[in-house]
Amino acid sequence: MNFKKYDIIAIVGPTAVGKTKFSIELAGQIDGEVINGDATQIYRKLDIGSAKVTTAEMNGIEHHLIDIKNPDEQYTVADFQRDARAKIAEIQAKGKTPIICGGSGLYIQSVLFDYNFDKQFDKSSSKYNEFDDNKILEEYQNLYPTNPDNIDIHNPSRVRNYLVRKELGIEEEANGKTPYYDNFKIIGITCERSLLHERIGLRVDQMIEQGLVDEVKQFKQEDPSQTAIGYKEIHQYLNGEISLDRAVELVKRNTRRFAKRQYTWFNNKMEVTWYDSVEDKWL
RNA sequence: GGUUGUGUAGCUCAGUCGGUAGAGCAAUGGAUUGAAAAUCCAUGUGUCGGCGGUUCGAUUCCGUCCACAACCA
Repeated sequence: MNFKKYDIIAIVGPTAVGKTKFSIELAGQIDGEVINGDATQIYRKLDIGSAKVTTAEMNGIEHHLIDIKNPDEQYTVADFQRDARAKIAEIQAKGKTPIICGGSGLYIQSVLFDYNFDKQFDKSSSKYNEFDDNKILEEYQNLYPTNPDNIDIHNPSRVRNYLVRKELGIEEEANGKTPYYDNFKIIGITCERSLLHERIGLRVDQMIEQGLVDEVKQFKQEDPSQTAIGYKEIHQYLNGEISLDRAVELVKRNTRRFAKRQYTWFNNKMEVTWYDSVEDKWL
């Protein structure tokens, strides 16, 4: 497979499948630089729980959009789209190939396709900020009883965004299917589901051995970064709500469920060329 | 070797006084446009241990075999 002919390459796949390793090997072969496409690795200090690449693993390959935010800061798809597109231009200007590698489907999609976030969208100043989930759903029912835009009326997070968009007068939405760049390739790394589950279990055990609990202790549960898998469960343990064993079990389960959702996204929303991390020789 | 008990979904188990079965957990499919590792929707996946017998009909009753457990020798 000749990967050199593409202007941009994206490497996607479920968590724990081995994307990092492949991205670094590929970067070495085609003179590329890696852009992180993982929502959690954006944050500084979330090292163990986010399975962040270490400097040693990078093997001299330049990495971008890692450790660019503090754990108590907000970061969104819109920020990522802007930052990643800027990095793509920067890397290409050097005559190198950008390789976006990560598991956050929406993030990567928003960079490569025509999602538009160009209007001012500041949720923090919204009047709906004070509404809890139940109230936000009720409010929607009252304002739009016929559900004209057919949004998921059970999903507080989406209903909230819809209402805020209406409040701020942001109406138009691109379809998200038109490519933003001309010549890119999305490759997916996969493996048999049962093997992936095994790897996830092992990796979570390793995280605990490496000191995940101590890592989590330095963060506040309310920090925006702490909704991530591996963090929210350990906070519950530190609060005395559940045992450590239970927390570990939940991290594993939630990671498995996450991997399933990742497959749903990559299979149905992106045109991915898949490689089996065990069977296929792809380089 | 003998006695007793157990064998039902991936796991732990319930149940059918005979009409081919259901809970919890796990799992699977889907959605996804500013918290996305978030949030939300949907779904029971099964030779009821094997083989025979009785019966219109057996996962259920009977026989036998197998596996596991405990106890007795």
